[in-house]
Amino acid sequence: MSTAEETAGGDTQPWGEVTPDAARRLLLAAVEAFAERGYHATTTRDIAGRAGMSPAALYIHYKTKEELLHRISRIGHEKALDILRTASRGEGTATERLADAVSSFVRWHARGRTTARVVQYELDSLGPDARAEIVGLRRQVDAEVRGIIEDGVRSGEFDVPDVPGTTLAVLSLCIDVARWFNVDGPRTPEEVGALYADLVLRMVGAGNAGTS
Amino acid sequence: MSTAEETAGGDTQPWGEVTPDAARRLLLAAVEAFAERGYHATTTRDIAGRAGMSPAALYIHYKTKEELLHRISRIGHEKALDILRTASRGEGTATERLADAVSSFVRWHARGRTTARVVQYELDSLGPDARAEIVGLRRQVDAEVRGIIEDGVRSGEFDVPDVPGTTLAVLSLCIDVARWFNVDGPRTPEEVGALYADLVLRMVGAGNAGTS
DNA sequence: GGCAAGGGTGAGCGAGCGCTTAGCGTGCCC
DNA sequence: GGGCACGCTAAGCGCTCGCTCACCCTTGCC
Repeated sequence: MSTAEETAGGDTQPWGEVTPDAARRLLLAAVEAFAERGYHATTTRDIAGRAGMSPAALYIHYKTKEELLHRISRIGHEKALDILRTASRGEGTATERLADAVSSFVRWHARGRTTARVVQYELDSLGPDARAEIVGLRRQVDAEVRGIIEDGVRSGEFDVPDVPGTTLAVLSLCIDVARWFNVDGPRTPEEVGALYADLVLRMVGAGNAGTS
Repeated sequence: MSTAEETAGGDTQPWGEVTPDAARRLLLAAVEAFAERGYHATTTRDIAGRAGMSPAALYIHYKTKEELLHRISRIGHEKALDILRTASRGEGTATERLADAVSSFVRWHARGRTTARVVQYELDSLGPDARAEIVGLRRQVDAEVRGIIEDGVRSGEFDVPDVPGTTLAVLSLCIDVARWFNVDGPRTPEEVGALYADLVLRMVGAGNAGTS
């Protein structure tokens, strides 16, 4: 919180770029509601109610309920991609960059569990066009992690027989944090991030898990 | 396919115990629909239509739409628990039993992706009572995997600093297969099972990943 | 052949859905 | 200080939802 330049995943408040204030409040309300009950089970009346507005107000700022989900999904995926890129393109060995990427990616999923849930699990609720756009962003996410692992294999730091499969597993592990993480549970986002970074380094056969 | 006694996860056809034939057809239709669109987005008319019946027929065999989900969820969780128990209580070292448990659990998630999706991701759509019952089954699932890992630590096969956290991660990795696995994709359930068993053995620090 | 029982259907109920429209209050420009 | 663009609301439209009800076939027993 004090250090100005920490690792990726810093928390400039998430939805600052959503410009009309009422639109941001509606978006935030939608994130909460979608995360709690799922997109299809959430009513526009519920979203507007959480934002302290009438149901009709939603349609001044968004054309449909789906546009809300689309906006949330795009902003969330861009943030996720940004976190991974920062870690991936930083300085340090592949081992250090992979640990950094995993721990910050996991912290983001744990801290912003509501947002991450919507981003990771409501993809199928989007229409075909919006879905295609988001799938493109997800491919970039995959490429970023695969890149670090390939670097590590090339430098001899990692021992990975199946790079695409291991990439998939690493991302899968991180993403699933959004499903099970509980804010009132026994672990802080930082602890889970550190644990998972260690587990991932073991998965890629990096030395004897490095740091500790 | 030929051997009568293979590892856990054998495929006696899944819903044999659902006794009136029409009830089974409805249940199967509900699994498909819930997996494709989610519980809340699925209509009773859709379920009945897939089963070749009128909407009213559903209510002869099930009291509500939620009872369908509850039945699917309980049967699915019991099957999952059965798979893990078979692997966990088999003979062999902790390394062998963990690999067996992970590979068969993963195969089940990949092969029966539609069922697994409903089982793993529609838990929150259940009412409080049904949800509590299922959560109890999930705790038994967790205990089964944790037991194998504790055995391995005790015997010196594994090196695991955080047993509950690693248990969580192992299960998380397996469960998330239901989210991303694609039947038309490049990997068979068997290949994913083998890859994941290897990765998990690396996570627990078992020798140099054993088998291969 | 009569007839009870149970699986099935067509029609439809009340409710709640996503979304629209007519109109209201407020603040800014001139 | 008059006009108007803008943000918002109350009311409600057309539709579909989960679920019910009155009734109809088939089957098996006497």
